[in-house]
Parts: sequence; C-alpha cells; structure tokens
Amino acid sequence: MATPTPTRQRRRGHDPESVLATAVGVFNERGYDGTSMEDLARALGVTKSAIYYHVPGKEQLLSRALDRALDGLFEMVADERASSGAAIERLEWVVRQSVRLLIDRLPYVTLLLRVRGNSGTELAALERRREFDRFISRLVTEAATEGSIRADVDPGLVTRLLFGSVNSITEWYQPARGASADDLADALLKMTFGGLRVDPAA
Amino acid sequence: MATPTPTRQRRRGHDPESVLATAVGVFNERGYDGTSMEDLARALGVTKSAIYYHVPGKEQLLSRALDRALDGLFEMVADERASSGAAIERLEWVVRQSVRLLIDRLPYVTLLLRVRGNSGTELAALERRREFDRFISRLVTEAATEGSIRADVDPGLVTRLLFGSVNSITEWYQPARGASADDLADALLKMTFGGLRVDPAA
DNA sequence: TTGTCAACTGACCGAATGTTCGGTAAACAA
DNA sequence: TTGTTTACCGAACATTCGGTCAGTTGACAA
Repeated sequence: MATPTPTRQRRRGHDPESVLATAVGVFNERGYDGTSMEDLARALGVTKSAIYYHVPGKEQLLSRALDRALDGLFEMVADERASSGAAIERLEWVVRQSVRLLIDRLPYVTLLLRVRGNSGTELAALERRREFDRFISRLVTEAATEGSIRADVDPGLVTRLLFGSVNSITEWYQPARGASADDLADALLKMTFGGLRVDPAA
Repeated sequence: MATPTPTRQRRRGHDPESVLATAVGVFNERGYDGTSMEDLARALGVTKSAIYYHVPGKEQLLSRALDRALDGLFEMVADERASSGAAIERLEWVVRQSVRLLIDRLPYVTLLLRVRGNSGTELAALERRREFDRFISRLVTEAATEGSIRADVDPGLVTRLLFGSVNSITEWYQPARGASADDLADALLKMTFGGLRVDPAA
C-alpha cells in the first residue's frame, strides 16, 4: 500500500555502496594514507563535500572495507568443513576457500593485507586477522601431527610460507585476464602440496 | 700527514646513514605516506629541521632506501651462478640468494615490496623491480623447458607463487628470534621444491 | 682567547589535508 | 502550486604537511 514501488528506479547518483567500491579501488592504487578525499572525489566525479553526504568520513570507508574482508574469513572458518574430518582435508579446503574469497572480494582483501596499524580501525583489523592466522596455524600443526604433511619444517613456518603464496595473489591477479578461482586454487594446491620438482625416479 | 686521524672519534650526533636507517624503520612501521617528517624527527630525537641538515628531503630518503634493495637484486642476477649451469640449479641458487638478501637488507627490501607508484621515485623503483621479476620468470620457464620442474602449471604462475612465499618473509621475519638466512632458505626450498604432502607410498 | 665549523633549534611559510556548513537545483509528493 | 527530499556545490575551517632559514651551541684547533 505505502511504498508503491519498493525500490523505485532511483535517479542517477551515488550511494554508500558505490562510494565504498570506488574508494577501495583508489585506496589500493595509491595506498590509504596516500589517498586524499580530493582523489576520491575526482574518481567519483563529484566534489569532496558530496562524499560526506553518503559516508561519515575517510576512516569509516576503511573500516567498512576491512570488515567486508574479515567477515568473509570468519564465515569460512565457522563452516563445518573447516573443523571436521582429517586435518589435511580441512587444510586443503581452507586454502581453496581462501583463494576463492581472495578473488571474490579482491579489493577488500587486498586492502586488509596492507594494513599496518596506524589507527584504532587498523589495529582492530590487525587483531582480527591475527586470530584467523592462529586458526590456520593450528590446522597446519594438526596436519603435521597426523603425519599427512612433512614434519621436518616448523608448522608455523609452513603456515607463513603457504599463505605467503596465497596472499600474494592480491599483488598480481587481474580479474579480467586471470584464471578462475578454482583453476588458480588447483594450481596453487598442486604446487604447494605436490612440490615443484619433478621426481627424477619417475 | 694531513688528516692526522682519518676518521677521528666523531662527536655524538647523526649522519646521512643513521638518518636513513632510522627513517626506513619508521617508514616500514607506519608506511611511507603515513610517516611525517615530525614522526622521523621524534624517532631520531631531534627537531624536524635537523633532518634537512643530513639529507635533502623525504623523497630522497625513500629513493636511497629503494636503491639499496634494488642494487642488491641486480648484483645477484649479474653473478655467474645466475646465468650458467642447469636452469633448476640457477633457480635454486637465486631463490637462496633472494632469501639471504631479504634478510640482510630486510628493512630496505620490505620498503621496496610495498611501493605502489605514487611518485616518480616509486615508479622508477617499480620498473627496476619488474625487470628483476622478468629475469626470474625466464629462469622458471627455462627450468620447465628443461623438464626439471613440473610443466602442468604455467611458469608465470609458478614464479609469482614461489616469490609470493619468498617475499612474504618481509611480513613476519624477526631478526632477533628468527632462524638464520640459510636455515630459512633450506626450509623454503624443501617446501616449495619438495612439496608439503608426505608421499603416501613412502 | 679567539675563531671555526659541524650539528643543531625554533620560528616560520605556503600548500594540502579531512571535515563542516549554508545554500541550491532537480525530482517527486500532496 | 507548494512543500519535501535527494544529491550535490563552493567556500571556509582548523590542522598538518614538507620544507626553509637565521641564529645558537659546544667541541676543537690555533
């Protein structure tokens, strides 16, 4: 009755969502601290002050973007497939999902991986990220205890190097030209779990 | 005869080198754009203007730091061991040397890996870095052609994931508590070349 | 004792920063 | 027609920025 058309064809213009999307893009190009509100305004095609009509300020943009990445990570570890079954299977699943999430939310995860703790917002994000890292580290330790991955390298080190590879995706992946998330995950798992070297005995 | 003591016990105080070292440390903590000259001055225990007695300005500090990392990389690829012998051997050597350089010049390389191209200085550094990356990529391709590393993953992808692991060292390595460069390189090569998974047939 | 000089300080500059505010044109509702 | 809302502009705000410069300090040489 009221609200005749629930979402009437809203006239051209921005909204909090489109501002966030553009902002994250610019943040990733120039870095958060290297981006001025003037830069954002230019990218949006409006003046600086128009931005404040849609969002409360620069730091809120960062905060919302980081949450979008972190929420994805924590939804992942909350899944049953991350906590039941053989540790090696869970680890593979988590790595695969991480690659998928990285690509699904590329700009948001990219931003997260570059945070250094310059503000309360950044420190809070860093702490949530460390919690995720601890989860992965436990998984790797379990897989080593299980005997399914090599035990001659410290599990903490394995975790870091493995996710060093995974996270590097944000540094070079181009959605337009790159492989699909699944293809990328396949290649990454083949490499990290199977190893680069061809068996001379084969 | 002249200059009675070539380097007399110079009185307390800073010099271009110590300013650079401190600056790079702060740049890595807060990010280059997130660091003000006031921040630097505080870290050095002097006023802002004292910094300009030793170095020409903020961007020169960045430039000198990046050169220190890039010069190391190019000295490495200029070595004979990077260009003669089996490709797989050269690749292993370059990876090992990269780990060593990363740790030897940790703060400088860390800074280099975070550059995004916001200024002429940064763009020039990015271009030199890309040249290094191309060298590595060629090496990996040769090793694949040789048949010494797996051919079922694109060489460009292998390069990126491999050096994703290597470069991640800057994100977590702590000189005081961490392993030596050689131990780290051993573990990394074991993992990346040998693979994580334990052979079920073994 | 005087002079030199490296190493700094403190006051300052113009430009850029993130943010606020008063106003306004266009679309829509009554 | 009138009033309201949406989405914006332009000017201004206080603050911070990188950088300059005239002067001061203290160690040392002559």
